[in-house]
Amino acid sequence: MALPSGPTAPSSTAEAVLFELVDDYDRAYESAAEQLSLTAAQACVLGRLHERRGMGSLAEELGCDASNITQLVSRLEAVGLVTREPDPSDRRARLVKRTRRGHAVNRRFEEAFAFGRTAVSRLTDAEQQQLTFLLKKALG
Amino acid sequence: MALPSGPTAPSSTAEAVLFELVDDYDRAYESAAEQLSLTAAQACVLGRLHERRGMGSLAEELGCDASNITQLVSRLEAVGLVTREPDPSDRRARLVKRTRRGHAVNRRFEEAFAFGRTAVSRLTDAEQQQLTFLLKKALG
DNA sequence: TATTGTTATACTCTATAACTATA
DNA sequence: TATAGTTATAGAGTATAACAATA
Repeated sequence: MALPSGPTAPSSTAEAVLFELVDDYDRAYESAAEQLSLTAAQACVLGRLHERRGMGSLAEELGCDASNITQLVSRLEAVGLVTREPDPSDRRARLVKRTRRGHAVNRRFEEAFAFGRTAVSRLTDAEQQQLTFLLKKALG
Repeated sequence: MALPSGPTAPSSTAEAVLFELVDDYDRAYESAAEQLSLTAAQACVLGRLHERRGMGSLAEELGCDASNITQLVSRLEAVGLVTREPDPSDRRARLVKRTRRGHAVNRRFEEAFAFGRTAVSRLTDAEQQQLTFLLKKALG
């Protein structure tokens, strides 16, 4: 199930279109990950490794438990997409970073996950600015 | 991890705001379900039972395997939120429907999941119409 | 023979609790 | 004593394959 789907909403309100957007977005994310033999969670972690960083920092950003990150990073390491190295400044800590293949796979994932790009590209520049404004306001 | 998160996007573009929206939406959905001791998938199934319907129909709508629906419905049945009854017109099939408690819990879920309502309510009527137009266009 | 749904199985995500090593 | 990360474990989502009952 690619969902979280929302409650059954009337078909043409802003709320309903919002739901459709989220649903499509989530499915596209899952699908792009699958094309690269990744799960959504793995693609997500890989995408956050722009620079070398600690496990705790990842857990905090992703809002999940540290033990979860341990497992996800272990899987990514097992398939050669990331490495863990000791943190010279704190011997308890470990720094995760992408391997060369990890970089390549992440790049291909970003290409495959075209949902946001494609959606935005259907709008004119002025419309994109409007949309940004409206969504920011809606998010409070 | 409440995510699917998107690739690291520039901070203020339409694409970035889109990502933020999806992320917030998904987390809010998860959180609302949790308040009712449901998982997101369970809340999702429960929400699709406006009327009595077959397992296969659910699987198709949710885009997942039938065996998955079997398990989810079994859990909901085990906690008394849905029942399965034989389909009089096809003895292979079974019809799922909410119990009274299932209705009540679903109603409380929809109240708890205020994300879409709240977001839309921050916009004027004209802005809501604009947003609907822009999102529909962006979705193609 | 095809279809509806279930069961068995396996993999992944996720959290909690207990643990190790270090600060 | 507190913190970074791991391990063990358990519950849940998900799919595949094999199966039963019915069409």
